[in-house]
Amino acid sequence: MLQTTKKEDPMSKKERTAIEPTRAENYAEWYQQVIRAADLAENSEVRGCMVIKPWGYAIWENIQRFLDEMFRETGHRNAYFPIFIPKSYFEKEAEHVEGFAKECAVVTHSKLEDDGKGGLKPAGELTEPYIVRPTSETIIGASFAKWVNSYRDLPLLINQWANIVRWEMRTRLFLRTTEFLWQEGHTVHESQAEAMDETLKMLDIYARFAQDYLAIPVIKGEKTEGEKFPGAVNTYCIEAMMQDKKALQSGTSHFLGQNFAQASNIRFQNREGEFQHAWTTSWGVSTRLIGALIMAHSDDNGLVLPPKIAPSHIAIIPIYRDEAEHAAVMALAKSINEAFKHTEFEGVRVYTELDDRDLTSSERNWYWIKKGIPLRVEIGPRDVASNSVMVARRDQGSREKRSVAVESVVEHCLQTLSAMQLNILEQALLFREANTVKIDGKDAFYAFFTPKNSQQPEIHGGFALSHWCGGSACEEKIKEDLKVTVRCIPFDSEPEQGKCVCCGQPSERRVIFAKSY
RNA sequence: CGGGAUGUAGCGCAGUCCGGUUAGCGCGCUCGGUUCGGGACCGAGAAGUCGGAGGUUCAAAUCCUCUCAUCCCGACCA
Repeated sequence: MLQTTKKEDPMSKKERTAIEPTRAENYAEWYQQVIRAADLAENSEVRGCMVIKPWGYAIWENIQRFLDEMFRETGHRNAYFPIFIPKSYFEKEAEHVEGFAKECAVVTHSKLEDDGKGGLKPAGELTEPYIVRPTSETIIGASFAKWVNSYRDLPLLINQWANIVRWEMRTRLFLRTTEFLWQEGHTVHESQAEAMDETLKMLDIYARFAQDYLAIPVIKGEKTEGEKFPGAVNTYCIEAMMQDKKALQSGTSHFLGQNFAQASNIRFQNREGEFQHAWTTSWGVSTRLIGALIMAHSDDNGLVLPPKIAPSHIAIIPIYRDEAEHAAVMALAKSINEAFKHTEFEGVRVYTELDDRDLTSSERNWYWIKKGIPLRVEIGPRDVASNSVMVARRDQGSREKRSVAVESVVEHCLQTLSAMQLNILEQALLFREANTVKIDGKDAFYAFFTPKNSQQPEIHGGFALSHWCGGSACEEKIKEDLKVTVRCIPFDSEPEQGKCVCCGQPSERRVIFAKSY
């Protein structure tokens, strides 16, 4: 009889990972598995829509809380507008219609009737169909037109937290779903300059939020004509690099000029007593940020969360064999758990999870590793004896643990949380820098973005800083050949003479090319 | 909407080509016990309209027709 041994060929031996496949093996599948393992969300019965589960929703609530505070500080106030937009409102801005028409859910009836076959059929057809908002410029514009009469009413700074619907063909949890949650700011200004200032100020806030809270370094820049928001004059964005070296647009801010003011008739009497159209802006971030968070930091053992955005910070895991040990260990675990009450780091309140479930200690450990909790505090009989505990950080190897004396455990953990926040940002920044290269010449450019194995493309490419003539023909050509687009024209790019990487025509500056989500 | 594939227990799958016991397996779940400092083990158990409707047949997860849904690849996107 054949004896099969557990011993593997030492060459192929590798540490077991909590997530399979690994990032290197199949990044797209890894992403799905991280979400499942961390229990963030799941696909619902409704096509293209997700159910956001408590651990995932708590992340969104933290995003909301911190951003909302920043909006308030800059003078914005929250309001709420209808989810339904009359079709006629929507039609007012031509480019806007063109951009969104293909992905709108339309409400045409107001009730259901017995269809005579044991089912129901829509009845009470509406005289005018409603569109479920894909964005709210037009419906908010209708209100703004009434609210704004004088330069004294300006600036008008409004934000709305809402759900929106965009009927997408292909969906991925958090990155692109039919319904998603977001925040949309809408502001009205007296002058072009003031509206532009506002547009850029909010982009700054997004960039700061991404770096300081999500620990995701972002590049601020302007979208090309082809990539901008339908109806906007200029669209600005923050772009982040994911671990598969693709770009993820993580937030946008639009200078709308007077386009929507004209469409919605937002007029005011200026200081000279003349009527003029106002200048408007809009800006938003969405639950997509959670997708960014996952793909920027997580590893082959599951989610990694920057402490400031984590729903909970410390898992306390008692380890014991019998009742006597259980009692002793739990006494210490509870007192430590208690000691964290009302503590904070970086202005963020600390939450703990005392996990006393009837599972093996390693099972409980891995549970929290996969959920991305920043710190794990293990407390066993040996710790009770030595009046210390073992502390493990999620941003380090799963076996790396450190013994910490009980009296200093709170201080140690709080300091470590702060340190982790910076370390995670630093790691993401190093990754992006290592994968951002200046590329000149068409051959080098094409080589950079072409996988070595076309059957099963490996993780390749990155951000290419290359010259572009500014022509949409070149942009299209590159998109067609390589699925690579101009992610943005970065603000910090220095003017520099060069040749377009596609057509060789003179170019004034480098832009960021990348594959994107 | 075009091209490809798949629907069998909570999840992942085998069985379908070539119809024939009571539809299996792994994980998970429940109960009991031994365990517990890196994903434990033993024993027992529960759980399935085989996506749906119709047909062929003595007999259908298996063959035929229709239908619904999902996934992947394209066109679109925060």
